[in-house]
Amino acid sequence: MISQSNVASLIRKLEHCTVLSQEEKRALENACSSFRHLAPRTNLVSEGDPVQRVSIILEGFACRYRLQADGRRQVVGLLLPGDMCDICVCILKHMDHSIGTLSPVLASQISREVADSLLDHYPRLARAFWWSTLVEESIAREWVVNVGHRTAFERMAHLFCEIFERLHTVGLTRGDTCDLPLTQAELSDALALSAVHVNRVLMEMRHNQLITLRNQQLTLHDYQALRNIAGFDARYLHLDGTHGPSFAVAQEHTA
Amino acid sequence: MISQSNVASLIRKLEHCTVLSQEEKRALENACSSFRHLAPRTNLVSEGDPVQRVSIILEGFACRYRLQADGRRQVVGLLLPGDMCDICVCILKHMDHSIGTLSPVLASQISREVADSLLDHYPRLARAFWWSTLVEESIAREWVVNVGHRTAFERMAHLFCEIFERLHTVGLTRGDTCDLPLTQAELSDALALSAVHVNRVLMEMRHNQLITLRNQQLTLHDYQALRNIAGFDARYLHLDGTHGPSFAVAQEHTA
DNA sequence: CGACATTTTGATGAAGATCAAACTGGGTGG
DNA sequence: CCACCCAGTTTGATCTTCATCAAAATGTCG
Repeated sequence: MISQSNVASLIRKLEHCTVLSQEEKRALENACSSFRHLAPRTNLVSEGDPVQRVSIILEGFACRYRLQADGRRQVVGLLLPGDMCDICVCILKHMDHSIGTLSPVLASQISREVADSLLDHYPRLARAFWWSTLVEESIAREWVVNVGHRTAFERMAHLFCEIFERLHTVGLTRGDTCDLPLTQAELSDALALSAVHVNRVLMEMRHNQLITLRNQQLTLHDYQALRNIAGFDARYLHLDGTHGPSFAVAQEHTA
Repeated sequence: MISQSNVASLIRKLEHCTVLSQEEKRALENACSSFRHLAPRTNLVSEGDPVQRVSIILEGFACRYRLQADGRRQVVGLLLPGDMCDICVCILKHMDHSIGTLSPVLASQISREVADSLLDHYPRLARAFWWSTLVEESIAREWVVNVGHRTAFERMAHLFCEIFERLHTVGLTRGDTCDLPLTQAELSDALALSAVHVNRVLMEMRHNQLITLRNQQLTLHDYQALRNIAGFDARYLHLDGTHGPSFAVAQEHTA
């Protein structure tokens, strides 16, 4: 049996779309009762696979990525606790990208049948799931902007803001710090930069007292400054409904 | 009254997901009976707007874009005939990007109520609509790869392949040529390049006898070569079901 | 024709890639 | 417990791609 806390991030995230009843939450917990542990750097799904089930990240970091002909890879999105992997299952015939873990990951596995019945019985859940795919789409677009129009420094600042904000949403930040279990090479795949350059930018950020990144812990010493540099506008994350995290954090800092 | 041909691209596109009955097609045509003409470079929707209706592009080119603080804009997706603008309507509270026309556009307008009833009465249509949003998401991810990991030349080749392929899908290519009503400046917004550099790459492509682009007509003289250069793999467009256009075009060329 | 947008060309500069090598630290096996 | 190894990080030097600035050429439309 899985403890309630593991599904907590998922519920917490979905409630940014709509409030869920006790019954809906229980249904979610039941659906997530089957799960598996994955080592870092293993594939959850591979490009081209016909997909059979929905996975939900309960703990750890994963990413969506596409491999290039030359062997380089582009990470096209991060998956954090509470994020769903392949809702497309029901509709698309094959995966257009791979999903791999970055850190150790705990992921629930929902079979297609269970997923279908969940959506049929709880329209509000269906709506919340759809909402989460739309948010992901919005994030993908923001990544186009990020990679296309921002300097390395801005780009990295933006990624850090996004990660922090998203983790804050599901209650996984402590003060101004959060997990960041990525190597610099992995960061470079996500930012479309060389690993060497990622290193240099990191050094500069540290030198400017903007962040510390050590033992896979990222702390943002001046979130406001970072957001200004990045041109980070959290609206693309569509967290309108409830307590805006960036606001809350901004407050913490002024306090 | 609008002629059937205007909705043809939409139907043709959706049928890449699932076959539609006569009744479903008629319902679509009815829903699209209200429409408007838009001049080039006018906004269909603006970032931040609360959206009230779904629009469908029947003729012409439009794009999704985000404006940067410095005034530059990043086009984050193209909208071609048959594409829908704001299905997110029902779920998200505001638009996270703007939609603007590039050429003169004919767009249908479907009110929220009509859209809702359409989705309620015709589950297969609902499924096809969802499919089309997932394809858009896949395209957005491909754009991240494009802007992140490809050289200017490859990037432009890739965009041309995508446009040609998508237009082919809805029957809007003639042999190896199609419309491309974008200025070089607009291309540069989509490719995250400077307008000057777009010009130089275009010149080079012409010099290599790969394309002609004149009077807003693009013709691909060697589609296969272009695809190789771009590393273009049409699978991300999810056109599996039916007649694969790239295949058909490849055939034309060998003939 | 004349105003204006767009395309084309040239010259220079900057951001970041690439190559190479040294350094760090944790883990393993002898 | 030490020597070693390996993955990851850091630093330096050089080279490429593309941005930027500026100006000329071309085209379009009233």
